Amino acid sequence: MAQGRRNGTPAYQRIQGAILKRIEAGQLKPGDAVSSERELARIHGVSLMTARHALATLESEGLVERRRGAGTFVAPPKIHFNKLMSFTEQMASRGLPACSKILSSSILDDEPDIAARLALPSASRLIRIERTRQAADEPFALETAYLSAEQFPGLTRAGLERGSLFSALQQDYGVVLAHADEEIDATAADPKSAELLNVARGAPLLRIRQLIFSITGKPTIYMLGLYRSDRHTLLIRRFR
Amino acid sequence: MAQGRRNGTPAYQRIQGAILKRIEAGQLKPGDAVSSERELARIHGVSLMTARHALATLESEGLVERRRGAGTFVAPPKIHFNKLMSFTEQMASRGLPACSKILSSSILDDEPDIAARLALPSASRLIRIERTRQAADEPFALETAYLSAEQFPGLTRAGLERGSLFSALQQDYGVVLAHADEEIDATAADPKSAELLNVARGAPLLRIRQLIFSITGKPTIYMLGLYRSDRHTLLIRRFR
DNA sequence: CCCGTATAATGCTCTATAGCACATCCAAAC
DNA sequence: GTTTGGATGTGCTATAGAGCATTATACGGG
Repeated sequence: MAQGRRNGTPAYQRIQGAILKRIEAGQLKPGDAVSSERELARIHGVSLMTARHALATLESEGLVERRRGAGTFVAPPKIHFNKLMSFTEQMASRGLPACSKILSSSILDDEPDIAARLALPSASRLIRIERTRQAADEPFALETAYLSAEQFPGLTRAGLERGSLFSALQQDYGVVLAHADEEIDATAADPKSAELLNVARGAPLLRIRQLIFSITGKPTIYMLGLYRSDRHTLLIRRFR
Repeated sequence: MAQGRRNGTPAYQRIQGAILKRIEAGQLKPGDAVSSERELARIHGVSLMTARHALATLESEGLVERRRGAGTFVAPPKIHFNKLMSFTEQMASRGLPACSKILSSSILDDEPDIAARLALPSASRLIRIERTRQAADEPFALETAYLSAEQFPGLTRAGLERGSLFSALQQDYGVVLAHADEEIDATAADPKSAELLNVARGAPLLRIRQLIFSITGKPTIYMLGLYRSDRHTLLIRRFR
């Protein structure tokens, strides 16, 4: 009858909220038993199917595990593989300070290949930002990002000094990034890269070319990254 | 009442099967409308909730899309990114013949590092299979696989000549693979690899070290791959 | 001390029904 | 010609039950 919407949200979502709150508060730890279907139904005054729906969708989201005959248990925290993260976020997740240096930021108008990848007309004006990424004093990566100058007017060095490119796009332009397609291969260090990364010329580097899309499906950033293979490995998880 | 199990399988699964059959037969194409909840309930003689359950779980698997007020539609075929595929499967998905050559297959008993990755005692006997992967006459990859000799007795060259390692494990030993964790970096070709891959010594190669797990969560294969960067790029999709 | 068995608890499948929210389309009004 | 209503169909939330299948546990016998 759906009269269970006391505050506009469906009953099953309220039940999920109550469980999530207990998990976030630390009252429920991974492996702990969550109330059973019948118990939840009684506590929240809903029918069995409703309580069941709350638990079933929580399970499909990977937050709890259900074992027939045994009960429902808080799932161990998932390690997020293959997650699109900014450099700042990556470092933060490892407890390291993000340290990078902007080498140059300029506007180009004759990069038809890159414009094409961003689904822009050939002669579009593009912002190019070159940065080095550092860990323990030594640079280990060289990243060059390309964005539409038209879409992000005034995106300057100043806006990036104080934070990540990702958060600048979101806060200043309301663009939320959703996913990225990456091409990964190996290449040899050219003289300029070798010097910036402090390796020998011809040293093997991991090259990652990524096209980052916003939630609207629009290609937004094209990023070329060169990584010192002795300081960086990419971790990926694949599923069958 | 669960008396719907005419052949042991739940009613909602039979309904799903009927829909999937029509999709596979080409009678239903992406974008086509699937029967509605009420229609399915009537056709299959089940209650609305049961028909609904069939569609809801199909949706969670990404096979159909549901739009309130509009209906249920066959989802466009998903491009499978980050999918664990055997070499044979990868080639097949691009319409190319899989071509590879076994260089050696031997049994080792002193590879403690690799044994450890496979969660085996240090001195465990290991099968090592070295293969080259070819495309258009020229080798572009060198793959070395390690497996437990105890778990896969009799896994010999003969069993691999006629098919992929993945399918041999599944058919002959009942081991189903589920996911893989990969470490990816760049390295320089050593003399032996350079000769086998027909590149210059010191040429940059993409190195992928993957640990492949079975559905039971047991690490089953450790695979070291070296790929010519001029012939191979790895494609990855990441999500936020 | 170990092992089978009974029992209770839990999740799973399913019925039959109700009203709500949203999308689509067609006909009538402007 | 365009807009506005309504009818219809769809998915979504929810109820109040029933029996089945599987698991854990406690208890008794060996």
